[in-house]
Amino acid sequence: MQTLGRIADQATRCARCRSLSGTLCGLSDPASRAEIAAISGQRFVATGQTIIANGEEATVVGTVLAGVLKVSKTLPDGRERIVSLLYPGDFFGQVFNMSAEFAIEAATEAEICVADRSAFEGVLARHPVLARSMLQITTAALAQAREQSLLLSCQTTLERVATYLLVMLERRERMMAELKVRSFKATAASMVPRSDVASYLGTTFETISRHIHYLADRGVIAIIDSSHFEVLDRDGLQSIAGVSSDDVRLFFAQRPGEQVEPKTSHDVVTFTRRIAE
Amino acid sequence: MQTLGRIADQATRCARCRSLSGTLCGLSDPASRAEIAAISGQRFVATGQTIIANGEEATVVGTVLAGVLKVSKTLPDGRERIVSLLYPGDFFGQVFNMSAEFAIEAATEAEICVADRSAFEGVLARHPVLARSMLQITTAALAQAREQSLLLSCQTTLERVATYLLVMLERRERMMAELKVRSFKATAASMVPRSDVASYLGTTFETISRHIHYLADRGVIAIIDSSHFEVLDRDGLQSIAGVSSDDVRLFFAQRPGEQVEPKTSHDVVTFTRRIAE
DNA sequence: AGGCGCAATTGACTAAAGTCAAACCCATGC
DNA sequence: GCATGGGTTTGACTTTAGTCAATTGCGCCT
Repeated sequence: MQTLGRIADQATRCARCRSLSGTLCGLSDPASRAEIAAISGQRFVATGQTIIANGEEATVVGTVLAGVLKVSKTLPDGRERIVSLLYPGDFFGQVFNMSAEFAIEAATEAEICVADRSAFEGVLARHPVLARSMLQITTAALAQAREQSLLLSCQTTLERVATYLLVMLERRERMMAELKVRSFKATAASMVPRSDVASYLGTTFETISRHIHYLADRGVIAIIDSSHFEVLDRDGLQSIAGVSSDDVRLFFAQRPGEQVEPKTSHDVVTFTRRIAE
Repeated sequence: MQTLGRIADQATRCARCRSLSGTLCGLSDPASRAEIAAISGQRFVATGQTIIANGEEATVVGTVLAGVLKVSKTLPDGRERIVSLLYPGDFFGQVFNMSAEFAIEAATEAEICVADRSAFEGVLARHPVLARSMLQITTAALAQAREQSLLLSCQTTLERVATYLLVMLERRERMMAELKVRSFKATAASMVPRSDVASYLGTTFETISRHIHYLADRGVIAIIDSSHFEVLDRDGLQSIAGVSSDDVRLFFAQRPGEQVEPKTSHDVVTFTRRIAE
């Protein structure tokens, strides 16, 4: 691990962070941003390196700048289970909650921006707008975690693999759009090894492998290499995933601001009215 | 369903709510509590009644006073999946997030305290301490949702059933402790029907039934009736669950600050009344 | 008391995915 | 060139739990 000078690259780092949509810094006002910058620093972490250990006091919070982090718990029998994967722009760590129930470690080489938790809590207390953004981010993470529960509890492993590929495809497309790149191929890239995908999807790497090859055999995807796939038949993939595109979008919902417009419910309206009287 | 007058029972309602440790009102300061009370009202909801519909605009937030609510999503194929169960003291609804990705409905007869979401957001903006409490509650809910993911992704259905019984046992014990009742029997009560338990545990009601009877055959539990079980061998149940007691405790961790966690269930409300008179 | 209806139980069968094990690919280093 | 080793693929087998279906039990209603 290597810690870069804080002052030197602060401007670049923060500019980069803001360029990622939905980050805490991107959502906050200049005043709190400056305060956050003052207490945070950039770090490079190697694959497998632990950022926050399970069960120990979580002293840091931060944002992923590049690479992938995994939120996991190692079970008594030694198996590790990944409950969430964090990509650039994602916030990590907990505020107002000392002990870390889940470990956070680098699934790939990664670049992160970290701050001392208690210092960050101080900033949070002084800036209500920032607190609001944190609440939005946490609420979105909760919705995503619940979506993950749903995926695990009622989709077959084939459906999970299809969903994962769709999510990876959308991720890349968003990134391309952000970089103003016109991409010709619908490519889904899995940045993490099969074993991590398996752990995240609640299955085994053999099953992942089988299902990916099944999808390739059916002509829905083409395997470029073991971690890159071209989506040949997006509709087919979606129907196999068995989820609406809305649900796929939910996996990105931790970006507050871009939300699906809701319909209005009759009984909820009357419900509110009755209470207001 | 029956709506009570707001002013008349406000004091009683709020006192009761504060008596449940870990509620938003219990965690907040008197000033914000008064403002919340001014915009909120108590409601009785019948089993199966929808409080927030999936995909529609969520206009309300609230706290469970009695009974059980379920946070669920109905899949395109018609199956419903429960991602979370909410017990007395639990907060429900989302702030700063218009559309409800999950429906909230009553799993049993329930009593809730609700407020208009936007009005509540106003209070939240004016009271930083309240915002902090909301953040704590949401963070804890996130940890719980992740724990649920873990349960679904790496435990067998037998282990899940055992875990569920342990959680129900602890819930009842905490409740008993709160009510200063000396209980002699280690009883786990499932307030919701088998089908809801199955949906929550990501399995089918037949499997739940089989595993409960397997545990009874092994002498680990005794079946009192279809929703009440006496835990005869707690250690055995724990080793079958394959989780440490710490992990069971995590299911209650949504109560920041409070170590003791008071989940009053619906049948216990009547029970309390019986004791009081 | 009789009968209706829902929830829960039990059984037989099937499909899905986990396990174990072997083979393979491909990069790296000697 | 060839061996080494991690990640991946493929195969054979086993276990688990889901499905379908029949049955029981229990509360409720007239």
